[in-house]
Amino acid sequence: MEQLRKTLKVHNLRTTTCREDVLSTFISKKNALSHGDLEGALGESYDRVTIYRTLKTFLEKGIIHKVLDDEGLRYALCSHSCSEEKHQHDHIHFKCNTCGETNCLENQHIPEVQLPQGYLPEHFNLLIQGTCPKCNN
Amino acid sequence: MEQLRKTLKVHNLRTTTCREDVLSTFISKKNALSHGDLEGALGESYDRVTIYRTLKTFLEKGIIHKVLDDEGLRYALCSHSCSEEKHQHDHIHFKCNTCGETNCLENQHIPEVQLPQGYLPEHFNLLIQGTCPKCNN
DNA sequence: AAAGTAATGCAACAATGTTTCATATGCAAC
DNA sequence: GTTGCATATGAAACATTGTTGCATTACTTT
Repeated sequence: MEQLRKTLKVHNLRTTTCREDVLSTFISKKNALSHGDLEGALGESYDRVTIYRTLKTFLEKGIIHKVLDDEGLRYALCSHSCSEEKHQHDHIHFKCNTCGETNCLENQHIPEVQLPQGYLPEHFNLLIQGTCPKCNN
Repeated sequence: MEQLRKTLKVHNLRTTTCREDVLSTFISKKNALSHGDLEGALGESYDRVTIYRTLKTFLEKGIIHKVLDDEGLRYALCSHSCSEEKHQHDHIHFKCNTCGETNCLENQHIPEVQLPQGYLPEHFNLLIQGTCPKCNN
C-alpha cells in the first residue's frame, strides 16, 4: 500500500486510485498482462482510455516494460528500477502454451549474440514458448 | 513466377492470384510484413479479409512465420522449408528503429539458453532492436 | 483557500481482426 | 473440353483494440 505510493512518487507521478490499482494488479498477478487483462481485472472501475494512458505513462517512466507475445503486446513490472532515461531488460520471457501465462525469468539473461558487421543492437527481447513447470507435471 | 506456383503446390494450396501476389510481395520486399503492409502493397486488389485468410493459411502450411514486434505482429518467409508438421525457426530478427524495417538474420542463430528446472522450451523468438547497417552510416 | 497543473471520463473516431454466407474459382475426374 | 465438387473469395456486419480532443475533476503548490 504505502509501497505503491512510494513507487509512484519516485517516478514523479501523482498518486491516483487508477495507478495504484494498476500497479497492485501487476504486483499481485506477477505474470505479464495485456491491456485486456487489466480491463478484466479492474472491472468497470476505470475508463478503457485511462488504463491505456496509465500503461503508456508507466512505460515512459520505466515502471513496466513491454513483453512481446505471439498474440499481442503485454506488459510486466520492471524489477531492477528502470528510469525514464535508461531501461535495462536483458532477461528472458517465457510463455506457457498450456496455461497461457507469460512470465519474466528475471535471473535468466539473454546470452551474448554476435551480429554481422554494421548492426548496432540496443534492445533485446527473447520470448521462449513451451510448457511451464506448473503445467509440466 | 513458376516458382510461386510450385511453392503453393508443394504445400497443397490452390493457385490463386491473391496467394501468388502475397507470396511474391514477401519475396520482393524481403523484410517482415504486417497485414497492413500487405494491404498497402497490394492496393485494392483484394479484400482485407482475403489477405487475413491468406496469411493464416500460409502460417498453418509453414510458408511464413510470425515475427514478434514491439508494435504488432509481422510475418516473414520461412527459408528452410517448414511444413505443416514442424516449424524450425531459431534465427534472430532485427528491427531497425530508424528505418523501421524488421528482417530475419537467417544465419544468426539464437544461442543455447539454460532454463530453470521444469521449463520445457519449444519455440524461440528473439527480436533485437537497434540500428541496421543501411541506417548506420 | 486559490491557482495552476495534471489525470480522468466521455464521445467520437480509427485501425485491426473475425464471422457468416452467397458467389466465384481452381482442380480433378470424366 | 465439360462437369461437379471442394475450396477460396468478396461483401457486409460485427467485435476488439487503440487513439484523439475536450470538458470536468482532482491533486499540488503557494
